[in-house]
Amino acid sequence: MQSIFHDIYKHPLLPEADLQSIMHLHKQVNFNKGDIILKSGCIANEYYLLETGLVKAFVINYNEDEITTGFFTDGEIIISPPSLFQHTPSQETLQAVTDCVTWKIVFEDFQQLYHNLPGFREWGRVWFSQQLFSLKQRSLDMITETATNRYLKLIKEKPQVIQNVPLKQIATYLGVTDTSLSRIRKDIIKTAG
Amino acid sequence: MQSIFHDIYKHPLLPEADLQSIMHLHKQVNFNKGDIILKSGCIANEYYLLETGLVKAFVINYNEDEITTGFFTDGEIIISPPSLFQHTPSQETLQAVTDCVTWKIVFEDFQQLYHNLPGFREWGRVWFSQQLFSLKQRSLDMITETATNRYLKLIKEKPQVIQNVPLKQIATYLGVTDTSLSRIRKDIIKTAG
DNA sequence: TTTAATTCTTGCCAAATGGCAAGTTTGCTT
DNA sequence: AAGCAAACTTGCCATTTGGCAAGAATTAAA
Repeated sequence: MQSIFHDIYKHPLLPEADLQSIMHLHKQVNFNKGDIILKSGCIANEYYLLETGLVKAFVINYNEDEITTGFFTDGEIIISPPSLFQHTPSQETLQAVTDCVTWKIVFEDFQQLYHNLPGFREWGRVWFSQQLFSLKQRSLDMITETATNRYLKLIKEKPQVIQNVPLKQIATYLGVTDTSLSRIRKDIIKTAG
Repeated sequence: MQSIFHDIYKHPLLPEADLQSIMHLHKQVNFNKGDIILKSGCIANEYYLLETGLVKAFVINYNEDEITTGFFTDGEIIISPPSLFQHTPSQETLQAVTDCVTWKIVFEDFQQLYHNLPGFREWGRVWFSQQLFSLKQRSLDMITETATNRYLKLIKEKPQVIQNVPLKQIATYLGVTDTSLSRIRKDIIKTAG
């Protein structure tokens, strides 16, 4: 059986028996398009494995504008690590872009696993490292890649985003205006086919 | 006694006794200005607490240009988490900008602490969360803040950098050319003083 | 101290992006 | 199906940033 749990909690030191314990602490939770999963200012007490659907993260700047800060696609964990692990108000809001099927685990249960299963905390550390790598890569891309390349990369890595998220919100994620992104899109079509 | 260890390994669940164990697994290592601490392509097997000094991280792009990806200042941990925790070749090179006094701990010893001291792994998780927060903030700044503001922020947060790092390397970190940063600097002087 | 190399500044012009507003398309609601 | 609102495109022009190259300033070396 290949499940979302096997996909996400994948680590050489996590035996199948442990995986069963882990699975049993997750409860299915479904979200509808537009639902707020974590509100800015609130303190997270859980995270969610995203089985199907698309979720966005955003912040509101001083000018009341919404700035998209990330996307979660299926097979990823919907979470605000600083809020959950430092018990601080979340900076970001997490919102379902489409209907979502997720599996929720609360902090207390996570904590049990973390301290009781060595393989689980090994997995956790790898997960954190991967997150850091991705974020570092994103910062680097903001510096070294053109807006066009960043858009192409997003298409490649998360095509669901282009299908489901308004251009304006994609634009803030890429760091350009919606006007520019519209032109970028046009140029790509002209160039590539 | 207020030491670098107390500063860095600060967590409510880390008693003084544990801190002593932790301290004993660190060995002092000094670097000279220009020394390579971790070379791109190599796999890290340790990290370093930076007591005094300044370290930079950089990558080389397709065009042989050096792109600065980060700075480590005193009280921070010099590390490439993906390389150390996933045993993969480092993307970044870490290099001493000034002479440095550091305290080194190797992976094997870290591993002992991580699995034997619950407070230590609690600390580790918080550390990771903070790193993620900082990096997320940096990505956001790249989008929402002007180059001028990013420069002012760097002055405020890590003034040592401005004193010790060539303008060109600061420029790649901020995502502008050295020409532009030079002009930004001029405007700041004109405006503020 | 003199030379040489690096670092930094500046002028000129090109290229990229932004801001605004009008117009078009799309999709939803009644 | 008609009307409406949201999403997207496009033209015009201003602003920002980049690229190049020359020159000034600083630093290090001989």
